Amino acid sequence: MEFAKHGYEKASTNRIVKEAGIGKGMLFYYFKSKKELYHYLFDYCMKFIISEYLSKIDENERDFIERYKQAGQAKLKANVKNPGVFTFLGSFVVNQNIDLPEKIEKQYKELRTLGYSKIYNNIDTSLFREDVEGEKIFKFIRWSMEGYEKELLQRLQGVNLSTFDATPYWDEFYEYLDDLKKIFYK
Amino acid sequence: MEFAKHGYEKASTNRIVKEAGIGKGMLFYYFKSKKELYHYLFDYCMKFIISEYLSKIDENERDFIERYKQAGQAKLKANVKNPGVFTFLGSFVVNQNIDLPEKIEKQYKELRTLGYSKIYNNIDTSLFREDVEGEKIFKFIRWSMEGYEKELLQRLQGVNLSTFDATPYWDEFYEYLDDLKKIFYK
Amino acid sequence: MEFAKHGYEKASTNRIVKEAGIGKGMLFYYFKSKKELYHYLFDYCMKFIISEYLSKIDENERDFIERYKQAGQAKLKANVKNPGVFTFLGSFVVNQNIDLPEKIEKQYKELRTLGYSKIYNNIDTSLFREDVEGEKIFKFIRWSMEGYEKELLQRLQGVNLSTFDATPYWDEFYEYLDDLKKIFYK
Amino acid sequence: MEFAKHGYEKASTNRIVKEAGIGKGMLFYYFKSKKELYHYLFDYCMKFIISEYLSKIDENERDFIERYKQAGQAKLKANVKNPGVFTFLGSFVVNQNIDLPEKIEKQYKELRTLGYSKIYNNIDTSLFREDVEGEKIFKFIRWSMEGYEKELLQRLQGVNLSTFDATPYWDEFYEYLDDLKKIFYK
DNA sequence: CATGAATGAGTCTTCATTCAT
DNA sequence: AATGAATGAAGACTCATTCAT
Repeated sequence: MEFAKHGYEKASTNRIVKEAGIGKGMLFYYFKSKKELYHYLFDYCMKFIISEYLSKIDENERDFIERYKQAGQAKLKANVKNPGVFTFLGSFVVNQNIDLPEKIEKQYKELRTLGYSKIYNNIDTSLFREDVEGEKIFKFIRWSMEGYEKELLQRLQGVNLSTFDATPYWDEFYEYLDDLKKIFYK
Repeated sequence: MEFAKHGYEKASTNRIVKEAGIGKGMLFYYFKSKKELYHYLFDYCMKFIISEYLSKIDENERDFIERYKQAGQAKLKANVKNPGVFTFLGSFVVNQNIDLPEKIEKQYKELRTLGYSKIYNNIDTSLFREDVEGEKIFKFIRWSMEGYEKELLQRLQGVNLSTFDATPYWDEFYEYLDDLKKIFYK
Repeated sequence: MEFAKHGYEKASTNRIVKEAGIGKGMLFYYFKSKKELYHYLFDYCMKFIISEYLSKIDENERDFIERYKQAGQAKLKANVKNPGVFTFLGSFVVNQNIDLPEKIEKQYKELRTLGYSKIYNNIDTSLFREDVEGEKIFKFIRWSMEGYEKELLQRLQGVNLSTFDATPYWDEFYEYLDDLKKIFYK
Repeated sequence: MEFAKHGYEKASTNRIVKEAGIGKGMLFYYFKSKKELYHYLFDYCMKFIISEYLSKIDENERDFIERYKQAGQAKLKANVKNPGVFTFLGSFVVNQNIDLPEKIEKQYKELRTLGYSKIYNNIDTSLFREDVEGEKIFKFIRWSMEGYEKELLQRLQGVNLSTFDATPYWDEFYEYLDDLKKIFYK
């Protein structure tokens, strides 16, 4: 998608319109401005992430790492279903200069809160080792998994995901999870 | 600085020039093009990072976390001395579409290599716990520290660094390091 | 027209646009660059000259001066129909630094060749006096006519051609032609 | 010289200054503006042409073609002594948009008048054939010689004039003059 | 006299946005 | 609803001219 690829500023309405196969006027008939289109997409992506990713995470799973495993699987499925959504929302962190309207800004914060709660709520911290503060163990695990995720994305850059056997990557992922258990659990 | 804030494309020479308090022509008198200015800054930042950050890291310290502690301290000092340098180079990861000339591209790769070796070379892995692969322990520690660093930056956003008592933050940092030792060392 | 008046470099898109009564963007909507506009005009003028001038010259007329007479009449009509075309193409000789694309460069050479052949092909040189080389007589006649043409243009500078009785000028032209016959023919 | 090569508009003071080996300020110390430099050069060239070219033409020579022969020789010598002068003044015809100050404009007209008189004054028209108006014969001869000159210049383009044997070209020139005599004289 | 860093109006070009059709 | 021609503000860049040194 144009915004994710080029960022907000460099995304050209011309290219957007051509890619979408519609006339230029149509874009502004529906959206009134480039910014509004951006807002619309932002909104759409947030809704998609909630329905296709966050709501799939089972809060009854009280084991933190198992929960993260679920989350990873759900994320991947969502990404396959609509690639670009995560990239788009991720690119927002960079294009911070864009001023979202109050409403969407609020939704975004709610999304982040929801994401956090989906990951952290109702976790059985009694599984964690006791010589380190639980709060910190949360963070270490999260940072480790985020680090792994980022590294993986870099390794996969340029790979055609449609003709691609993900199994070995999942195996690796599970290995990392096991190690994390070994390290941070009792 | 303009580039770090807005990325390459949106950085406007008009704004740069106004912020720098110079006439419009001057920029092009010295740099001939916006791209050349970018390259110059890139080069400058790399040199700054080598001399003010990487070269301060003592490779004789064989304890990985102690080394990282050193690195953290050096990084902070460099950042106070010239804030924006790390932000600028960091922003490059995002603006990847900019084509650096061969020479600078090469220097950048060397910088990354140097950074890695400064952190990983001559580490005494015998200190690590043995039930997890050493390579992974490296990664977990690194991801954790990077995660902490990023979180800290977000917390400090908008704080005036010149009139600012960093001591409590250092204490917190050291606490994290102690925990990491507890977790990943024998 | 702007290019003919000011040459390529000084022709300002601002002026072009204002004179044409269109918005600034429109120029680049159609032509993408100033150079492309120049090429387009160049191409257009060449085609115009071929269809409105050169193709009107009857190569079956074997009398050199009669042929030139025809050419002069055709040229004038073309000039009235679209003044500026000859001026524009003429100005190119001066603005030689402009790099035409291969294709147009080739067409231009073909135009010159065609022009020459339209004037010189199938001429009955047996009409020429014999004490001077035929090749030179060609040249003398051509230079004379070109000189006359140029002088005439200078005399007519600033005259409104639409409300203008050309008859006396034609008479003068024919007189010159008669003299040339007297001089260069047997 | 810069102006002759690039025309007035494209002649860059930077290039002028570099070529002249002086600092940029010096140009404006002496001339106050680019235009004034142009005017100075214009004036200088006119004076040069008068002293090195026109004043060499002997008005006592009453044979028109012989006079032109003299003129040609003088022109060449002047051109060798200071190449570029004729080119510069010639280029003015093209850059007509430059507004010369009254004074220089007047001088230029005087120069043209002087040139004409040097060529046409005190000519023995009784040498001309009588079946064509003398005035026209003047013109035909002039146009022919101008045409020849221009053609020659084109043929010599890019030739290094310092290591160059002009003799054959003079021979050719004289041949043309002989033919002109044959044609236009009794 | 001499320099060249500094200026800012002007140049070509792009692009979000509007509007007649 | 739908199109794409038209607009003009803004962007990168140039260059004659000025001025502190």
